Amino acid sequence: MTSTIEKNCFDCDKGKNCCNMNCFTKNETNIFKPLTENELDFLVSEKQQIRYNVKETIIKQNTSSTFVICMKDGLAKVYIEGDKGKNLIVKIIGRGDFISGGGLFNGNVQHFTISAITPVTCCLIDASKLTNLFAENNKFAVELLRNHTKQNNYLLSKMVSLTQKYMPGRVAETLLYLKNEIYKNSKFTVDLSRQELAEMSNMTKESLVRILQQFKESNLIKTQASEIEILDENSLIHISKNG
Amino acid sequence: MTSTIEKNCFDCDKGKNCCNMNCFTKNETNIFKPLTENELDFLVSEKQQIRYNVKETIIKQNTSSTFVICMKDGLAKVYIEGDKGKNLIVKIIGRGDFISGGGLFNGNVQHFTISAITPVTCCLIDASKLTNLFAENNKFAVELLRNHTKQNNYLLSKMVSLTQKYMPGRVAETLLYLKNEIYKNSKFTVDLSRQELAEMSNMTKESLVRILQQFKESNLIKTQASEIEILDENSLIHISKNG
DNA sequence: CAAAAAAATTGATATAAATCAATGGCATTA
DNA sequence: TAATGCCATTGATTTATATCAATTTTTTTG
Repeated sequence: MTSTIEKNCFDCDKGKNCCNMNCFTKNETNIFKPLTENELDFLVSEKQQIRYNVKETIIKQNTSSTFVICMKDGLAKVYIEGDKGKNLIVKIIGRGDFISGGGLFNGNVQHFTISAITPVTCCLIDASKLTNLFAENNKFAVELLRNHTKQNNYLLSKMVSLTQKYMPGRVAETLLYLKNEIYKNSKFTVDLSRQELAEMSNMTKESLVRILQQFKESNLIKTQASEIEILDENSLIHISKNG
Repeated sequence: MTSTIEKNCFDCDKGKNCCNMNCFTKNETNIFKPLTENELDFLVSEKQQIRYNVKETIIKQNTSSTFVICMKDGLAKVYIEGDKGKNLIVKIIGRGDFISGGGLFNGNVQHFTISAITPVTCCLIDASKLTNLFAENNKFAVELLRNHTKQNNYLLSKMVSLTQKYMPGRVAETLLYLKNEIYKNSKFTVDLSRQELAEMSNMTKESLVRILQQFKESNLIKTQASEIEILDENSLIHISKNG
């Protein structure tokens, strides 16, 4: 259950397999795109590449740290630990995603917890390195800002969903999110428990199960333990837009 | 009801009364703080200073525009127009607040509506000007990023409140927000209707009224039409933390 | 592989909050 | 000053969803 620190990993320095120019292919959109090879080398020097096992915590809410995360492999959930032990899963992150725990240039206190839902490989980069690059490459600053703006807009729309839609709409939305953003396939095996799916949809696990059951009875989906197949996407889209 | 465009306003060019060095006093924290006088002059050249009357729209959700807003005077509500005509007021902005409608470096489409709840004076600055400054002054880029990070964290905590707290907790929070962030006084006259207070707290106006009534009966607040006085702040804090 | 633990499912009941409907108060204007 | 209209308030009822409790299924482990 301990994570593996690979400060001097073999395949890392020569760029085959970590956060540098060759780490992501050209067509993968990534926050580091505007950087030159030199700039990227500077950014990732001294970084730590770490492996996390399932359920391990990568960033812990309310603690202090100065690194930002670049996901290389695996999936992790980003969630807020509410007051009464109630969690709210904000989103799932995967390969290529860049994320700061909410403390970026703002006190370094993490505002949410990130933990692995599959084995995760990611790079921890010190946030101070980002600032230095702004002087050399202002497109990078713009890219970071765009990243934040997107995140902002995402949170706004999620906030509206969670507060203004009925449960079936929220579950439909969660299912479509998993299909389109995470697994990119109509049939997928979720790495999340029903409890966690409920935490994404802001309801109890019992309610989530009941709605999945309804969707099954209406032939919108097929489920077999943790395997979910979306049969009637159009109807789900309709329900998510509500209705 | 029409807004006044003051392209060549008298007191604007010589810096007495608009978004330049002398517009905000030193101790007012503002996004433009890291800029030199020259940089600020560049930023605000060609800007438009505009007056809006109560209820006028400053930024309209789903429209396209390339300006960012710097509030000089008055109060405005930032809200999302949901699907079924249901609004969600995200926050109130006032003097010194800097805000982009969610389209900054990201397609220019506005993701929320901003409208005046008191007469508003603000400056509209073209977003493209921001980019140019990043090269000269990377502290400014950091400042913008900090601004976005804060906004992000605010949205996260608001999301948790709206989804995990009971109505009295949400109303208490709204009242404390108005006291601490907007009117900075225990006794204030709200520029918002009960309907709008409800839209801040994610409930119907009827529910909001009932809870205000309860707070009154418990001697936590005193209300007289649109005047609200907070009598027992500690109890409200306790209720907002829930309870 | 059996036993134990954890997670998922189903049903019955309770409740927070919305909706519907009516009344009351205050401000604007004719 | 009476009339009009908007906003605020109060009450009765409905409903979406949580909670509680029991059972079944799946996963883990000795």
